[in-house]
Amino acid sequence: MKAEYFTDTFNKISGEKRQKILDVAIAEFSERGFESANVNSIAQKAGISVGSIYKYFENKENLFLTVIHFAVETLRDVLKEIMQSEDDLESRIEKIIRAIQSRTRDNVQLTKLYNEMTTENRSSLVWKIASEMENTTAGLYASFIKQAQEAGEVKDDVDPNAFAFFLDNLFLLLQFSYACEYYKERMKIYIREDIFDNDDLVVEQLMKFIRGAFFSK
Amino acid sequence: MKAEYFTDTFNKISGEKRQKILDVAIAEFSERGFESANVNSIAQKAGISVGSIYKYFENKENLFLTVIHFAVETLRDVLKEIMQSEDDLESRIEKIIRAIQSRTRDNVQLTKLYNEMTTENRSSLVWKIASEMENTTAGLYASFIKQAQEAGEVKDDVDPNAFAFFLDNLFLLLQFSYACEYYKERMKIYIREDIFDNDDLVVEQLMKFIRGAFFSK
Amino acid sequence: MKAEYFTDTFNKISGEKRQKILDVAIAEFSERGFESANVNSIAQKAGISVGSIYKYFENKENLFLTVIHFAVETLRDVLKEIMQSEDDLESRIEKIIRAIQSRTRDNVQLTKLYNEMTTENRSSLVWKIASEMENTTAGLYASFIKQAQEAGEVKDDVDPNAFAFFLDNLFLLLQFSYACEYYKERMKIYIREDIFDNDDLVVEQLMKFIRGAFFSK
Amino acid sequence: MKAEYFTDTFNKISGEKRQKILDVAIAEFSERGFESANVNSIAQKAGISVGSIYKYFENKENLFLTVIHFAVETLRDVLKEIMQSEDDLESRIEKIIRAIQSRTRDNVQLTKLYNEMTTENRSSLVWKIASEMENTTAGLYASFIKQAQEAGEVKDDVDPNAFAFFLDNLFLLLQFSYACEYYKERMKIYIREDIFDNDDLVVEQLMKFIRGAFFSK
DNA sequence: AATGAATGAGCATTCATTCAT
DNA sequence: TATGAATGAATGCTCATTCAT
Repeated sequence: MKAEYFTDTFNKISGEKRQKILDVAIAEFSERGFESANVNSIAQKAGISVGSIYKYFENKENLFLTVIHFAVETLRDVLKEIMQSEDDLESRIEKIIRAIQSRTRDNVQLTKLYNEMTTENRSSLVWKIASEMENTTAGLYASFIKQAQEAGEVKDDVDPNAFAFFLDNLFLLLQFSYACEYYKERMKIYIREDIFDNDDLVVEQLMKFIRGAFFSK
Repeated sequence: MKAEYFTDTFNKISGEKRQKILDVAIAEFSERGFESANVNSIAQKAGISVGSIYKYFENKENLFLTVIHFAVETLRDVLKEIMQSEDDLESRIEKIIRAIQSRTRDNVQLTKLYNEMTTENRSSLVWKIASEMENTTAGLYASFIKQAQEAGEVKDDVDPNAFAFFLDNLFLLLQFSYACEYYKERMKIYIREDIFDNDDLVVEQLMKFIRGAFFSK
Repeated sequence: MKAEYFTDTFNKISGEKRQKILDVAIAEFSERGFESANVNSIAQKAGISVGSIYKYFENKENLFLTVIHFAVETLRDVLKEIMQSEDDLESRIEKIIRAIQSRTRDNVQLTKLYNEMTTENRSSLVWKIASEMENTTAGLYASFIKQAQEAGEVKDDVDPNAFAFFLDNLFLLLQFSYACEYYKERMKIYIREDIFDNDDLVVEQLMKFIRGAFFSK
Repeated sequence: MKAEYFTDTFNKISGEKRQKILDVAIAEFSERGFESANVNSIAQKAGISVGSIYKYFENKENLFLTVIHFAVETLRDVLKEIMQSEDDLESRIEKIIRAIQSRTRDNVQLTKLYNEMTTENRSSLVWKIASEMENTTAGLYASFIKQAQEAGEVKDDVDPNAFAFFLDNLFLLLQFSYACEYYKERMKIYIREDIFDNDDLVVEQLMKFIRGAFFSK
């Protein structure tokens, strides 16, 4: 972790303690949002003093940015793992969808945080942190699509960048739909009440949707 | 307007005054978020007293919900307008994309508000208001797809509900990408820096994407 | 009172309440200094809420500046009163010395505040308020000395401005010596332990000192 | 140095280190005042740990008192040096004035500290330290005046103690006027804007003032 | 109904001081 | 002895909400 939003002291404390602070802060920020999150409460729940929090982070905002930083790194790690497979585009896409289903359930708070951070306030600061991740995925998706194009799997008049964008939009909202209350309700309305017990249906239909988009003659 | 989140008094004041309050509140909530929005400041900018605000709305939350209510109604009106055309599915979709491009630019604040309201806090209350709209669009999209299916335009193994969901996911993120800073930056990264000067490119590619998804044999 | 450091609201409240706030604030600031003074405590002692304090004054500093403003005005009023007499320079000086003795005892806190405000921090802001008073007295003293010079009472090679400065220095430290603990102890050391029961001695000796300075052949 | 306000440990460290701590502390206290001065910051600037500061001084107040102690000793040394001359009273006074001009410019921080310490808070503790110095100067001035009186230079009805007091008042405010922002501005107002480039004028006029006070027939 | 002054709980942040290493 | 991380009480300030006029 580069020391951009936290002090050197934070780097020196035990990994266990550091993780505890991050976990507590993630929970607080994702449940209550930036403004409502209470620094004193985070300190207490993390079992440290407020003073220490302010030894580790210059202010509440930097604590938030550190949390975002960490969240983004975690999300990107998940992605990298998936992307390393040597499969073809279609298989890769299916893997990603299944990963979104399983991993989002393990990282509900991180995903809520991701939605939270797209909100207006502080978006410029947050963007600096997130842009790296978005850049990575954008590049990856586009290059995969280009490869498929060169292999004749995808039509020539497809703009790889635009299609990468649409693809990630589908993934992003799927993530939110597995984590954020609002989007969960929305998905139940759109598909059906018990959709969260039907992961295969989602995979099957979304694959069909994407397959058509990419591989129709 | 049903008096659910506001008092009868609010209904009785002049339409002009009512609109002024809503406009100011929309601006404040969309720019600063719920927590940071300042009730006293809204009152001042609207040219009324704080006391009056609290005569019209039981508390800040109800003011917010009223604003959401109004925003959702406006957004739904836009949608209805588009949906009333008698075109086929493909033409309808193109119209919607073009409407998102033009109307979102006129309603940046409402769209930001929409993103804001998907955030965790208060999401259950907010959902009550938004669910009606989401229900409407979900139903509309699904029924259009079913019609197309019956007409043989769309394959039989497509789940109209799931496809309606994916379709609206693409629309929703497109909306956000035309209004919210974070998503704007993201779109520029994914497609290209000057994408906001290239509406036709977006229409063309997104149509290609969706057409394939729906109409590939 | 010009509304420079306080809000219009402060001007509108009852004179009694306003005075109470000022009195309490003067006591707090003069006893504990700017940093140690507690705004919450001032509010409580004045029988109002913290919120009100911050409706009246933008921040602690402005409350302090208002208090200084008030203190300076009060001190200047005392001076003006003395200066209005039609006596000759010598009589005037004696009157001033006697006024310092009696009035300082009634305004111990204001005088302590005056000493406090000469301290480094905030001195530039404070100076804006105090400079008017210092200007007034400087001008008055100098013009009196000039008159006396023209009347042949004071030698020609005397610089009225410099002499006004030395004269006021003597007065200022006399004031502090009647109000501030440190200077009180110092005066007891220099003259004698029971000097504060011997006002006439001070008048007599200081008059002798000044008379010689001004009126020696 | 007597170990009154600092521990034995402070005495044992190298003179260089001790001086560094004192220098840094003087700068901090004179620039920011007692309350605003930051112990952690002093430690850091002095290149030692906070822990050490608290090994050397029981608390912030004792550090302050040690600094005052040191400042007072330095100021007294300056005075003693001046007083050792064998000149007559008038020459001595001129020497003092010139010394105030030159030495105050070299010791601006100590002089500011002197003004700071006359402030109410802690004045009783501070007085214990300063009283020795004030006693010394008071005694010296008074004895010189008595000598002059016995030599017939000064009139019999002059109270040497009172005159010593007035004399030192003139000197003290002159010191402050060469070091403290507030008093510097005040002097510019009273005499003239460029007075700090006119040391001779000050000497000449103040000598005239004092000479008259003491030596008028 | 409308006003806007008043309220006070709540929170971010600071910093003198302690103590384990 | 020296270190510097840790502590937590203290305080300036905000803002949703109330209520007398």
